[in-house]
Amino acid sequence: MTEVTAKAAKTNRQAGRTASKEVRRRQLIEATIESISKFGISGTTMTTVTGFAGLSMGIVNFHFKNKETLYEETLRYLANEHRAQWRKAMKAADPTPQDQLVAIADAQFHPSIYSRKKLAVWFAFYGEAAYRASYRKIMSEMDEERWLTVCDLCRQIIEQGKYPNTKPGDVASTLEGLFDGFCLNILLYPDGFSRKDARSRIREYLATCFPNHIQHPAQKACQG
Amino acid sequence: MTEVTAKAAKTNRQAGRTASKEVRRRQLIEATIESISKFGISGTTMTTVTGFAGLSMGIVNFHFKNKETLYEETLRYLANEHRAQWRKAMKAADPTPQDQLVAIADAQFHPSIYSRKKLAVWFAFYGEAAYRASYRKIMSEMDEERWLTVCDLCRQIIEQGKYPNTKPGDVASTLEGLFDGFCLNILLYPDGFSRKDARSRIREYLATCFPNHIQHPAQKACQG
Amino acid sequence: MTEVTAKAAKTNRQAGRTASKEVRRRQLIEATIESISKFGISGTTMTTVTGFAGLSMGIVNFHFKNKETLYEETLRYLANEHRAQWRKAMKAADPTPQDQLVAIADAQFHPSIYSRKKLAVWFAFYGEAAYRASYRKIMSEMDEERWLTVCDLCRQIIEQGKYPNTKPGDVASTLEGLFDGFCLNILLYPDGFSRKDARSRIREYLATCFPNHIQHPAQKACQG
Amino acid sequence: MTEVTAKAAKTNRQAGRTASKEVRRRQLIEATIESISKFGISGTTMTTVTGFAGLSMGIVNFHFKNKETLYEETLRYLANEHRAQWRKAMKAADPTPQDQLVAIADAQFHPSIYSRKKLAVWFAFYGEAAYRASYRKIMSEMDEERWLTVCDLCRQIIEQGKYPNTKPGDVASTLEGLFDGFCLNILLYPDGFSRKDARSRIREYLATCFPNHIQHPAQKACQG
DNA sequence: AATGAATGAGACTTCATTCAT
DNA sequence: CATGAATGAAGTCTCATTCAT
Repeated sequence: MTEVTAKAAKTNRQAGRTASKEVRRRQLIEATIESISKFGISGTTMTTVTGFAGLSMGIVNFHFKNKETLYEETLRYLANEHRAQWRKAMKAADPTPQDQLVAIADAQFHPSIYSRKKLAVWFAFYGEAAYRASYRKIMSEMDEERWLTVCDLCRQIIEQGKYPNTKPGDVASTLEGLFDGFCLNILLYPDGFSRKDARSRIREYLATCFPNHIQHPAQKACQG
Repeated sequence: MTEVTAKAAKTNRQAGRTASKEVRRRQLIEATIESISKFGISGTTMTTVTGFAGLSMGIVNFHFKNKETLYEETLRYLANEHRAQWRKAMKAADPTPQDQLVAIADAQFHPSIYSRKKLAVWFAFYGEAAYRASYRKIMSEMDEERWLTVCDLCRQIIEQGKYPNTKPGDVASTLEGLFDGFCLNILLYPDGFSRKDARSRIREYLATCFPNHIQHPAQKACQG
Repeated sequence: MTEVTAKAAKTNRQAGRTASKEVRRRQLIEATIESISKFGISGTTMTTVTGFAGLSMGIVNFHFKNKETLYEETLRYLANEHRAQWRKAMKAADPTPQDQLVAIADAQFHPSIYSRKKLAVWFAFYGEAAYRASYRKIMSEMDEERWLTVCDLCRQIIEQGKYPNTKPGDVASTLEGLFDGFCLNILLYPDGFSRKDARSRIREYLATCFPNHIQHPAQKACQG
Repeated sequence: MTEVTAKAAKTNRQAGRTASKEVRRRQLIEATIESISKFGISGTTMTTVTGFAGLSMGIVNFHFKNKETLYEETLRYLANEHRAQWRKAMKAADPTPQDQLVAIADAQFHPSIYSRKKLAVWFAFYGEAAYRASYRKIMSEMDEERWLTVCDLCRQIIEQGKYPNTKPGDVASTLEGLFDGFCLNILLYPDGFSRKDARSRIREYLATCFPNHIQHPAQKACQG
């Protein structure tokens, strides 16, 4: 830690004493992410967090009520960042439901929000979520919005095409499962399962569900 | 905890001083599962564990080198139990690859191994796995065996039927993702996503992949 | 201990929160000496040490890596103090080798460094030294320097006088033995063997070795 | 310890269940010496002791009131062994006071009682003696008897020869100091100071005190 | 605002002693 | 007599939080 702290200090100290309240909070939240990804929740202390932030121990209790609050804010920060990412991707895509659906799916594995570092933090929080309602609440808000959006896009596709046996909610649920499940596999087996694999498997799944709208990635490659 | 301890004591004390070494170890491992599911890893202490076991504090270090070892043995216990479950289900099923595949998939959500209690423990361990190689090793041994088995069954189905564009490894990876992802959803949203939902979604997925071999659950219901 | 703590607290608390790091370390080292002399090494705990220092339990691990390090620093503190004492005595004495030799010998039993309290601590450390290399290293550095100094003084005396059969190293070794052995006797039999006895016996030994340079204490007394 | 235990077990287990009470006590005392010499007093536990003895944990409390008593008996055992050794050496020597004095002095460093192993144990006990009266009592009984014997022999030599300025008690005290001090040096600096050195230095001292009775070791070597 | 020494509760672990077998 | 699992007090060490500066 000492070396890490020293390095971080040099980088962050420039913020100096004049940093605004909001900047400090963000600085501490990012240091928390850094620390949890390196040492896990059980190895993260006020010292490791402030070490990464290049600040002194006592400062956390000035900007956050306590450690628990810092964690909740960190989770909220990650959730907001995640939501912003797929919303942005959706807006940037063609306005057809199939393109927007693929855009959302791809966004789940965008490096800027799902680096291995952040994945570790997400699963650290999932590990605590079972018995911490405040975490579940933050997660569910994010998940629900995405589920509803995906549901709506599926509904549009189903209405357009001829998929009488396909229910929007079922596809959306399977997609949710794949998003989370693939993240875990990326985290656990970085050499065996990659972000690219995840995207391909999901595109395949969507192509099988909606063959008239979404191309199978292999065939697409052949044509391209 | 005191109340918990008192209750557990009454139940477990009968084991008395005569329990064999193996029985004690198992008793402590099951108490660890109990404790992690209730308080999480960060809230689990030697006191909560021995409290659930109805034994005295010092006993853990007599049967396990230290807390870390107790955790590893607990994870191994869960992994073995899980493996035994799907192997048993596979053997009990018809010897066709499609039936065995469905049996394995269903077994992933069998209540005896994936109660909400145990799910919480699994994700507690996933949360620490990112920076603890010993956990990853135990998990990967289990996962790899399942993946290879699923791969082989998919290969058999593909050879029999006419699925020229389907690769066994891709289906197996998607299934792995669904197994884990649905577990997380069951854990986080017990009221929104059930074990039954998970099984249905997976059966649907398999029916879409191998329409000549595996029936869509909805159609099946219509027929039945 | 509680009474001890209470008393010490009143005395030491004045240091308050403002004491410098170096002052705190010294305060803790002196409390360690106090505690070892009273309760021995096996009876000394973080609680007894901080009790004597009038500080709270957690502070030791803030200023020292761990208990073992605190002990090493304590031994080093004693060794430095001891070395400073005989060096000072040597400088204060007449610059003849015989006077310097006697000054060093007398300094070994100077009350400020070899109080019964400190003797107890020294022998506590000797007791552990057999299987703790770090202690032996600290002790040997101190002993070797003294041995070399004594050797050199003996050599000068031997060259001046006519002691053809006397080797400097032999006298120095015997003196080392007497220094340590008399200390043990003072420690074990405070009523039977005193600091004054030790000095007399050593002066006698030196007088027998170097009769032309150093007077026998009894004769000296007669003349005086 | 496990290896040690295993080895010791093979050797000692032959004593079996039929060993007499006295044999068991001795077996445990010797295991205590073994353990203290290897791990020090602070590293010696009931487990290490019974491990070296090849017996089970619970047995110590059957043969000794508690650990403290075991230690006292161990010290007494060493003291008796030591006393027996120099008494035997004295009886075996020529009946002249000078030969008996030399015999006693040599016996102090006899390998059978002052192996490095036992020295470590002696100093472990010295380290605790300062605040444990029961240890001091056992030690003082042994020391006093030796001091009185040495005193008496010195008195005889002084009466025979012409050493008007030499007092028996002074020589005896110096010898006591040398015995203990050299032991410490052998313990701390096994490569720098040997048993042979100790004997030579003491013989030199005696030769300087009683030149008409005891020969200087160097001169003796020349003649021989 | 910020610092970081200090606090003290509580975690893990050790180990002398007990006791059912 | 002997065993060794079990107990639980006590030890070392950690760390969230406080507070004088």
